[in-house]
Amino acid sequence: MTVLDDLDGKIIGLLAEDARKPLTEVAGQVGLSTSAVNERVRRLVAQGVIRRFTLDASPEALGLPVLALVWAAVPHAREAAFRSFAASHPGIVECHHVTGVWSYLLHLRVADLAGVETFLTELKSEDLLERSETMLALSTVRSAPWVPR
Amino acid sequence: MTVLDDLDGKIIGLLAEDARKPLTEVAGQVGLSTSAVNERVRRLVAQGVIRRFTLDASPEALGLPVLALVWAAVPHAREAAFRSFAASHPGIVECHHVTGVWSYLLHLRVADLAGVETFLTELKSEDLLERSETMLALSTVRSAPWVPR
DNA sequence: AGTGAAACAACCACACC
DNA sequence: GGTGTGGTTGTTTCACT
Repeated sequence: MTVLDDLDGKIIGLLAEDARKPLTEVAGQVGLSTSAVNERVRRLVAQGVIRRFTLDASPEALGLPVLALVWAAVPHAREAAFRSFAASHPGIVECHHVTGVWSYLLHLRVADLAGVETFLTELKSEDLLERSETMLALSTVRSAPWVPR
Repeated sequence: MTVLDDLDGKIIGLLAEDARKPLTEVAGQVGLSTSAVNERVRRLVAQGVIRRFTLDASPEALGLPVLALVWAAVPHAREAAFRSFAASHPGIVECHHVTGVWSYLLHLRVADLAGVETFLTELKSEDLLERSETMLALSTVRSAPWVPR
């Protein structure tokens, strides 16, 4: 199956820093030929180790400065509907099914607090929400890349 | 300041899908010349709208299948130390300062449950944790890109 | 801001190790 | 798996609009 050596790790690290870095440069930095790097990258993508090359954008620059963390209790009968809603809603950046008293934790990116209210109203009106509790991110020490959609 | 039109949005969308897509292709899809796209991408990066080109890797493939969501109460006097710890710890994927009874929400990527315990023990031993509550992600409906480090 | 052309650089298939 | 080569493709600069 999937066997990764430390050269694969280095290549992933370099392309994580800059996915558009020429493979010739990557090759120089890891001590392989361009062809070998090209082949390894092809293999890593084919294996699903690298899912895709993407970008990290600034939510503030795109008008979505508010990050809300929403705990949600979802009616059992509506779980499937909730999941497909969460998968397709553009404001939902993350959605995890979690242990504990709440069923799901969502990360929601919106323009302002009115956006949070609109979102919760939308969820309730589709009967996808029994109860919820929302926290706001005041500041972020470390964040995952943000990909607009 | 930052003015973005819908062509910028399209370009960002296409490169978010595949950051290594040739700009010649992007140009064809948005109806501009390659040079114009090149110039817009340069501008978007310079403005910080695009922070970087990166990749989305599989945490499972890299041996980190467990995602723990950790609420943390941090001693006031240790906040600065906590923040620099969180910023540099490789397992901490996200760290947000939040409203509500807990100070911080962390996302932790680890190999197994023992990794969660080790992490909490490490935090406590450096006096960075007053109390905490950990939830495990059972499954993920939608996730942000994961960038190994 | 955008275009088109030309010079340059990177990619990748292939023959060989 | 790896290297090196060379034809093909992509990038980038620049004169012009």
